[in-house]
Order: sequence, then C-alpha cells, then structure tokens
Amino acid sequence: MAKESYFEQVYDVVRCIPHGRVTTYGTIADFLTLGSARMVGWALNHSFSNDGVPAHRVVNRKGELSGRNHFPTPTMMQELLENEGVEVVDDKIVDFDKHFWNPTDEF
DNA sequence: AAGGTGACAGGGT
DNA sequence: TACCCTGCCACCT
Repeated sequence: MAKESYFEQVYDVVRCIPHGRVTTYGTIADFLTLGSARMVGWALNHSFSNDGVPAHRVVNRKGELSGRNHFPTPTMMQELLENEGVEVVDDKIVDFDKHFWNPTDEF
C-alpha cells in the first residue's frame, strides 16, 4: 500500500469527527504522532482540495475559529458550527471542552 | 541547498 | 477561554 501523504492522514481523522463535535490541531497531531500541531494546520489549509473534510470542526486549543479566514466566507465556519449545535461567540466556541472530541474516544 | 512560512501548543508571568 | 516567548516539522521559493 502506498504511503499516504501527511495531510491524507489528517483528513482521515477529521472525517471521523462526529457531527456537532470539535477537536484541536494538537490532539490530531498527538493521535497520529506526526510531530507538531502546525503540520495539521498546514494540512487543513489544503483541505479544500479534498471535499468531505469538515475543517470547520477543527480549531486551535483556545477554541477559536482561527482558520475562518481561509474559508470562502469568514462567517461560513461559524454558521456551520452553529448549524450543528455548537454555540460560537466572538469567533470562539462556548463550552469548548464540552463539545471537545478526542479521536482516541472512537478507538 | 538554505531560509522563511504556517488554520499551533505549552509554560511562565 | 489572558498574554508573551519559544519550539515544532513539512512545504515552497
């Protein structure tokens, strides 16, 4: 089997994020033991080349929608989260750890 | 080949 | 879930 690229593995985990849940870059990086969270952020930057990747469910450790500027519209990320029942105020997720999801929880 | 960049994280203040 | 500084690793020019 061909070795998947770094971002391919990140997409695989992001696709496993349940509806209405969110996770952080560091959590994904730690789960994949790929190195640092910056790699995950860089990978999600190219996520638009691959549909089906709910990048809006991935935020930084502060629960802030740090990547909203990379969406077609900066407000789309917040709307998507609120649509899934995640309350967002001032570009930050309310009760972040309550909506937090860990990939190891699925395995 | 070398340096800069990036949707970050963690600890100290 | 403050704010500031440093470390982190792959990709691009």
